[in-house]
Amino acid sequence: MPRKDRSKSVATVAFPDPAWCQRFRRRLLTWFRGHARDLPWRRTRDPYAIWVSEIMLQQTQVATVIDYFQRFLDAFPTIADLADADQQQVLRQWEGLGYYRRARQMHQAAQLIVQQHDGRFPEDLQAIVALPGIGRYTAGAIMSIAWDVRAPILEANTIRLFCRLLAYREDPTRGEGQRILWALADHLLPRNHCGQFNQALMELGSEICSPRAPNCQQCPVRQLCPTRAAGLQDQIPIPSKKTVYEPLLEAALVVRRDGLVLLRHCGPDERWAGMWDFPRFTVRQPRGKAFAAEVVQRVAELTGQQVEVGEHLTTIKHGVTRYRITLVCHQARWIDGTADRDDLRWVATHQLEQVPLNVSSRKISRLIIEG
DNA sequence: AAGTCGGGGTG
DNA sequence: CACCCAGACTT
Repeated sequence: MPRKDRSKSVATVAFPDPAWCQRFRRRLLTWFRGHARDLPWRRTRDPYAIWVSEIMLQQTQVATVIDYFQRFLDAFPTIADLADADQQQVLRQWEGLGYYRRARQMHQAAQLIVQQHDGRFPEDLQAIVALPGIGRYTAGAIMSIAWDVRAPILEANTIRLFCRLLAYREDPTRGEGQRILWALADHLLPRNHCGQFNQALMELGSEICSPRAPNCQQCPVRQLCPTRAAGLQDQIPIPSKKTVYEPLLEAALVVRRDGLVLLRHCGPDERWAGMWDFPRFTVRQPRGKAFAAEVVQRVAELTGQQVEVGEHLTTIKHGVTRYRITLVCHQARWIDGTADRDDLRWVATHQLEQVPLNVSSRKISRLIIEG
């Protein structure tokens, strides 16, 4: 149990004393040497590669990122390559990852680094945080992992881990909780091996101190954990408030003609800006004749074109983005020829990979082929 | 402080 | 289906 040490505490929460911290660091680092997963971004100290991995890993799970990381570095091996690339090329490497603003901001940041830092990733904290898409966590991660700078981090895994190490029963996502946990991150961080230590914290949170049913038997710091001692693993951390979403029903049309598929370019102020999407709109009915009639009318309103709507085929996603969206994909055949709009384009099926889509190419090709 | 981005994985 | 994920940014 952490003893009270008021001089090193924030607000009313007692931080662990020096002896506790020493044991914690030693056990964590020893455990990490034997249990660290072999992840691609752990095989390099190149700040650019680590930067790429950290941006991709923002709100995205490790298993999802691995393939994207390799392909992205193959496509853009250096900061200069990324800066020189066309934005559509960058988005194409990102398609299916989500949070596409990350890709646009990293592209922009690469150009800033070329212009302002001679193409070398800046080593100064102020300069790093000034780059678009890099906040306090990402800056700390890059600096500690690439150069072993003593910079703390706080993210999903370590928030949960720290809540349990402090038996913290307030909402850790609120301002007070964030202030306390950032202070703890700094309090625990040793002078040396900061990159290993920060990664070990995340690894422990991810692999052992999981949200539900943490594997305390395998935990290297189980004797140091007040939450385990009290048996409160399923109550700490408490769930944070969640946004309530409006239900919204959208239809996406797979409109085909002579081996071509109709796509629409999303404008700068709408969802999936800069990406290509199937013609899509909100509907009231999820299926049936009423749905078909509604689709025909909506297409006519939006494009001035007439389509025939067949039977519904596939549900490609349920529950996306800021609204709850039930997405129903229908087959249609264009009657009046190519639309007279520059945001609509017929694309050959085998050329789909040349434009960035808002879902992964794998899912699209499956949809087209099966359709 | 709350809302926005968002596809994919997990139980 | 509900919940979660190596967060940052805008309002």
